[in-house]
Amino acid sequence: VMILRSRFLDARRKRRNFSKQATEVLNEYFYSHLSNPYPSEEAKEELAKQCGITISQVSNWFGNKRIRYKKNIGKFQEEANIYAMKTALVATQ
Amino acid sequence: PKEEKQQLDPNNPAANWIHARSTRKKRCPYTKYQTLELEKEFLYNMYLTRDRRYEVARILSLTERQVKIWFQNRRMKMKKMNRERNSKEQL
DNA sequence: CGGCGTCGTAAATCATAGTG
DNA sequence: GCACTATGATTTACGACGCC
Repeated sequence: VMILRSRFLDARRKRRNFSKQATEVLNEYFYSHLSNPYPSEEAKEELAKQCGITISQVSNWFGNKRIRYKKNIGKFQEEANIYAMKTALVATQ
Repeated sequence: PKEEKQQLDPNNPAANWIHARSTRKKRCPYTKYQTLELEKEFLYNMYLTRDRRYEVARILSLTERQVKIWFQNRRMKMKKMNRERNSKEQL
């Protein structure tokens, strides 16, 4: 019984990467809130809606992003610059 | 306008949000057996009495604290699963 | 006051998707 | 196909705060 159950639960690990646009939205939020990348419940709802994913998935994404960014800031420097420039451009418009 | 705040930390992007408890015990995955027994106990009842907690901990070679936290986490997991289930049935 | 409850998270790990 | 990395999800372990 438990084996069947665990197989059923493991099926949830089947996943697809988020769309490029969704990742774009999440990264924009992350890098424009780098001093405090912890979206409120309301912000998570908005991001989820924009990305077409669930709130849990938004939470997972930020959890993974924060720890992976922190673990290797250098690796994300280029990405950080791209999104910093992007938001700077938006600000000047 | 008001974008000067962003510039305060170009190279030091506010590593303020780095918690990291040095004294925290490293996560150690439980064995299949431990997990299976914990799930059985959870099926029996979602909340542990003190005596059951002591027994389960003894049998599985876990601390009572670990068993307590496992049940707390398991309840949160169930809650999340129910939430997802409900939102799906609404479609 | 103490102890167990939930909530949100860190960090490690898992499992698969994606890429060269 | 295969090895390796990227990425989304799940699993332990707490801190913060609440209730009784």
